[in-house]
Amino acid sequence: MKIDPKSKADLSAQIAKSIRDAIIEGQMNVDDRLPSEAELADQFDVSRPTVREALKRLAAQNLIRTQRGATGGAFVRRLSYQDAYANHITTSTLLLSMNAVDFETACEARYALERACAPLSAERRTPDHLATMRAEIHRQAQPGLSDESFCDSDVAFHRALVDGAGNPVLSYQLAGAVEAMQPLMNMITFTARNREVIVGLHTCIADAIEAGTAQAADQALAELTAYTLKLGDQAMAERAAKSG
Amino acid sequence: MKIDPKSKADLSAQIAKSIRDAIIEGQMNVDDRLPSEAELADQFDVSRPTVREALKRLAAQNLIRTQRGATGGAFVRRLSYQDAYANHITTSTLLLSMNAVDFETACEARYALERACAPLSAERRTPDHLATMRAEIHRQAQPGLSDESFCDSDVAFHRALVDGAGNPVLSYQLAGAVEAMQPLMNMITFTARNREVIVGLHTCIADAIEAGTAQAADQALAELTAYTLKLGDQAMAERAAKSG
DNA sequence: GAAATCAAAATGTCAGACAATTAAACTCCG
DNA sequence: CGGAGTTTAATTGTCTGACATTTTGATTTC
Repeated sequence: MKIDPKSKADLSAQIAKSIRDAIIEGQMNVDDRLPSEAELADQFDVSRPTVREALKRLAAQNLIRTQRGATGGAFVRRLSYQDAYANHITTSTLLLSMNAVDFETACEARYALERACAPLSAERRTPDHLATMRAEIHRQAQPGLSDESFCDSDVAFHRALVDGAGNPVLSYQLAGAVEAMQPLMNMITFTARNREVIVGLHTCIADAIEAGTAQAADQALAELTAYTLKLGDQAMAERAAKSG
Repeated sequence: MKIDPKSKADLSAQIAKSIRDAIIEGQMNVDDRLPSEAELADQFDVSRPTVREALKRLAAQNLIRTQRGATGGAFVRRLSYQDAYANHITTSTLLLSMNAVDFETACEARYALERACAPLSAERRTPDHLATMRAEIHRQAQPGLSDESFCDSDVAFHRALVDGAGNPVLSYQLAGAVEAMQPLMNMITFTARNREVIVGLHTCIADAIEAGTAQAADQALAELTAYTLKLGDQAMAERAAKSG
């Protein structure tokens, strides 16, 4: 592992990249120990603080973990789905909020991806997934539920639907789209009538998933897409009216 | 912004989290300047190196950029799609390689997501997207193309298909699934016969996208899924035979 | 032989210094 | 008065050296 002396980028960034590449390309395996900070400083011919900055960069990406003590050091970390989820959701949320992705685009993406999962979920969902979906529908029908709790439940419902496909890669990809949209969904005020419609469609979806009829699920999801878009438009219009 | 004196986590991690939260919750906006390292050190009552480690963590997540000089400092960065893509792809690739996601799961996820895009792409693709797809098909048919180049072209083709949907959120989500699978695809040896079939299906897809017939595209993608799975199985079997 | 102690290795943190970079303020001359 | 060059100040980037803390393993002692 060497760094380019001509590059004018930060040394810590170069060192981090060098180590990161070594990990990604499989030169280092999970739980392998990196050389100590002092040794790395020697190897790269920099000071220990610089090495430390590089290691903190890697730690921020969940690529390594550090451990103090005699047998301590920095170890290559097994990237967990949980870490990756969290990271993905944070990034997706920031992307949506910072780049002003409009509601329509986010909504379209979310439901397009969900519809991709539905047929698989109809085929493979476990009773657990189904029970979660039913429980969330029941929760959504409770009167007096706050808009925020309703959104939370909505996320949980759709998450169960996606997880039902039994494909962790799909679940991972979808988590970003579904959860990142929550802040946008939170801007919508759900009237009793709105909730009734949504609960109805959720019930249709759950029924279809239970019966294994993919096409019915797809149909209900399409309707839900259209309805959500309509609600979003209304919310945006109200916002514009207030601020204008 | 304050940190918990009782927490036994690294100070730099706590400080990074504190600043990150401030950014995510909108207390700081794009291009806002953070206090200087010296000021942050004062505020959090730590030394400058510790603050620097915290800032490097944030820089690793593309949340800030730093600039030297008189009017320099750390600034909240607008997260670009490009950065997010790169990050997403790295994470997805690591997840697949570290967690031993099997070929079948990755493949299923990829094509499920692509099929979600196809109808939108059939409706909205620009001539540019179509031209890219045709060009990549042409490249794939060249004799003497290396397996790696064939895979690259495959990625480019599918990327054009996805981008044709004109939804950056979808493109972002899909980039992870499509590109992260490349290392797995690279393990497959593509015979001339294999390539012929794939080019044929790609042509079907491009034709369908051009004609705006979503169902035909979906059909071709389904066939491509099955065929890719078959090739993957063969490659795995060969591997097992060799190593066993 | 077991418990207590000590030494060693590693990360975590600090203080102070200097280098490099950049923009603004200032000076000087035409 | 104006512009070009110079100085200055602010800020990040890096280094050196030190000490604190944590953990393990060896050593000592009873």
